Amino acid sequence: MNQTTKKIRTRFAPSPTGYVHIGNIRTALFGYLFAKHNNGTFILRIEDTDRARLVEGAVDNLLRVMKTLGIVPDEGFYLDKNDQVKERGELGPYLQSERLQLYQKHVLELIEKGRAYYCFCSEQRLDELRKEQTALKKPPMYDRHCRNLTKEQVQLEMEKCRSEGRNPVVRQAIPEQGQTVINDLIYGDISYDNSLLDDQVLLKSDGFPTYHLAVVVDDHYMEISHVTRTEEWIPSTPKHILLYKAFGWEAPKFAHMPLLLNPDKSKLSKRQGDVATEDFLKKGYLPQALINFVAFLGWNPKTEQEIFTMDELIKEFDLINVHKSGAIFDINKLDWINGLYIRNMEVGELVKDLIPYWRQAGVDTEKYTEKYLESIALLERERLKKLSEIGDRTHYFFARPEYEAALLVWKKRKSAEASGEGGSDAADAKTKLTMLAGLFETLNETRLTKEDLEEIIKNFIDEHHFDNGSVLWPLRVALTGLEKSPGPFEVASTLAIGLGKTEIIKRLKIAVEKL
RNA sequence: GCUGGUAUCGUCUAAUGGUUAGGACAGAUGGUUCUCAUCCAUCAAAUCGGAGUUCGAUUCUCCGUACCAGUACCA
Repeated sequence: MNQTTKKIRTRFAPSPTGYVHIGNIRTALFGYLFAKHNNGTFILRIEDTDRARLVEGAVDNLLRVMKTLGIVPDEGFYLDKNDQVKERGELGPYLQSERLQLYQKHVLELIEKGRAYYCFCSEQRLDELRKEQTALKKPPMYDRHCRNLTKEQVQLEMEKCRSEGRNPVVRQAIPEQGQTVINDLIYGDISYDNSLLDDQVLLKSDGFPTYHLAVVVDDHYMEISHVTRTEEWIPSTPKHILLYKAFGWEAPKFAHMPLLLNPDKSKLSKRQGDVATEDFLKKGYLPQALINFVAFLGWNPKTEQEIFTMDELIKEFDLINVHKSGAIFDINKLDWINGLYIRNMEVGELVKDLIPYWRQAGVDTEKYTEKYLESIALLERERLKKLSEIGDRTHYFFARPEYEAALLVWKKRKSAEASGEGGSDAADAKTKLTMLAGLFETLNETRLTKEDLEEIIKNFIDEHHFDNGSVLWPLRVALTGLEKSPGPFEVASTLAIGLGKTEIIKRLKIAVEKL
């Protein structure tokens, strides 16, 4: 019966001003999920109308991040197999700076219809006006000084303006009376008195449109069915609706989404922590974990399931379940989800992802076998919250640690404990390590497997009626240089992984010497 | 200031005109363990305030309050 319903088309329309804000990714994701859920089209349009804020390489970076995260546009810009920026779709160009004539044409149309007008006011006048108004505690608004100029006056001002080397701007002529209502899919009906709306600049003096004009023209011609964007745009939506009316176009549906917030509940910003998506990726947050986490900020499937693949999200996502109130970006929960995803990774895959981080930590991964790296990864897998932690956690497998300071700290602490409640002191540790070194000397290199070592050490402890801790702790410190948690794990595994008999004995001897 | 929006554990959230207001993260405790982590179990933790409607309100209405956003030739 719903054959006539229009195809769902959503867009993500960022400005190429540098890094990719994680809030933008959430916005993009919701638009993407909504489109995909409805077999619709997701479009990427670049809004580069602010020449002053353009950043070289921003589009490239954006597309790379999106591709990594699996948010791939059907139309507009995307990255091809070779990571080259490409554009596709029938309704382009999808770069606003290439659509200037279209905007200018439409501005002229509005002027003709009396829904827009030239404004010749200087920035100084505007500044002073604003100052006066705020001093009087009035809402700062353009006073419509140029709104009712006659044709002749416009002509005159135009000449004057040009002779000074300036260009006028074009402002939207907001109706003086009436109300404009937004029927928002998430927030419901919101109405604004037209008298409170500012005569917004539509075309800047540099000939570029402002967001307000460009977004309306583009969304119309790109046949956007649902405008998905954040809450901060609600106040300008009535102006957009008025523009649609002025053009005689049908407005799309609006779905505003709640903001992502700092811990202090202000709009999520760089000042208060990480917001750049590429930084999260660099730190070793997995794309799918990031997506999963961000999907739950402002949306909920209303079941108790919390872990979703992208496909599952597409299946479950609905604008109806999007909230109205902002969500604080809680890094703790991200860490948990990321850890969970890491734990669920297959080792080979994990090693592949880990290699860049090992390299970053100065490990020449080429020198080691896949198997060696895998056994190390396996040992730390359930402890990792971020991939970037791997270097610090496993450095002693690749080089003998500089751990003399650690040994001393440990020695001091042990002595203190010993004087307290009869624990074993450093001298005791020294004895045991010496014994162990002797024991390892007798071992056949081929017996250095985890299982065998576990048995050997266990037998050693039982034979001498030692405490586990009084043997295993010194052993761990001696081998890894990690004198307390957070740190090592099964000592036997550490030994077995491949330090080799010679290196093990060497480290034990160093420890004995220093204790 | 003006306009608009929002309000459930510290955080993300579920539910309901009658419930012990549920789950997850974080926190605490216990178990497992040579430490950490994992895993399991347990505990603690919330309906912003006031009126009204109602037999009954956290839920509906109104009024407050707090917070947030917008208020550019930025998006």
